[in-house]
Amino acid sequence: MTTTGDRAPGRDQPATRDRDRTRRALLAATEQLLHERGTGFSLADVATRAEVSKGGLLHHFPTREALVIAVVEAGLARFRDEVMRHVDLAENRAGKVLRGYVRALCGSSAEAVATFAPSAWHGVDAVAEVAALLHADADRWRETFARDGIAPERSLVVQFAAEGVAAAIALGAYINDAEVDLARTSLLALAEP
Amino acid sequence: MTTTGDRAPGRDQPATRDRDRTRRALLAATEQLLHERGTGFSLADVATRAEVSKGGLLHHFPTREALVIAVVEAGLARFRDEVMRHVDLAENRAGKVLRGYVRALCGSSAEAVATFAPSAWHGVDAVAEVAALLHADADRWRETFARDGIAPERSLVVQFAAEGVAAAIALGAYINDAEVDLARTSLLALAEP
DNA sequence: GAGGGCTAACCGACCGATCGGTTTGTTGTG
DNA sequence: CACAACAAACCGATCGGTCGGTTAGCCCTC
Repeated sequence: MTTTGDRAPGRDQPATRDRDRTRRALLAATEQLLHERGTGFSLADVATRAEVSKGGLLHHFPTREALVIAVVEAGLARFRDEVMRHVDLAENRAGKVLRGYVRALCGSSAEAVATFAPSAWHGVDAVAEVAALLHADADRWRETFARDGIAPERSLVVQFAAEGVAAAIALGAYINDAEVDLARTSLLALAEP
Repeated sequence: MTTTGDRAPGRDQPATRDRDRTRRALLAATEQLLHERGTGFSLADVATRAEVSKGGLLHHFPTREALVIAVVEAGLARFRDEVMRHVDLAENRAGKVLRGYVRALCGSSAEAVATFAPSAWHGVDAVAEVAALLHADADRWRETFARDGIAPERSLVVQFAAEGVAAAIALGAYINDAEVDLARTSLLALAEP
């Protein structure tokens, strides 16, 4: 292997050095391992899964902590987009965003939820800086819900419950499809003004 | 050091070898470290905090995994007792246990919640056997709530929301006292038949 | 009741593995 | 050529776990 002469540009071979592509591969690999093993993953495993050497990984993310932070930031942003995709702008009443939040977390398949729900990450908050990120993100959501006309006692309960459902889905086997549907329905009702 | 002649039996020195006492000290130390650092704690730290040598720790818990399992088992049992302490048997209607569950998680101080809520443990479910324990415990709670006359869609939402609130309390700063009160009140209302 | 023998609690040195991170070298690209 | 994108060897620290040995507590016997 590592023959330098394999100039077969077809298939999924990077063919050329691509900074963004490599970074994305590293982030994706980290996220997978985060789901599988929690914060206990190793840099060597991430590098292997991303088909990069450990040196290459450290070239892009100089520190384990930097890598985790980048993954969490990307995950939170992606989740925010996902929620907004589930907001129905045709609903001309309060609670649109909160209902989108519920739909994003209590709707799709297990893989989709695991992909989008940062709540499913085990123990990432052990890192101080990551905890601050999560805290700031939680504040942003509260403001968003409030601006959408939902009282805090409502949004608090609905948000926490939806996250719990998503975590249960992502962990697998804790909850079945029928139960998810029931929870989704009642949470959507709770998210009405 | 290690002078065999220090026969000063005063103070909190164990004075004699005591299996149960040592085991409890080890479990308590593990639980503290689990809260502070998640699953990343080391056996050496546990031993130090429990004032036992690492050899002594491994004598009682032959494996790191065995130690974690014991802590989780004890925590779940203790939490179950705590919930039952919050059940008001004078309530002659359905939902007594679920309301006790809410009171146990959304009532007391941060320390108390952190002490009793297994949901506050970061990443313990990364160990396969621990995940099974948590799963079995979740099933027990569902049965209990059902036998208490609460439909699954109700208990699911309330249980998840209460756990989310408790986790937020335990993590600190995510939620303030007024919000906890609001959540507690609305969850208690949701836990009525 | 004094002492001998056995068990279990406990200690502390140590081992191989693995970790995060550094350094040095190589290769492709503009 | 210069520089970014890697690779690979390597380093010190630390981890979970093992092992040989020590000692406290208890039972049995005389």
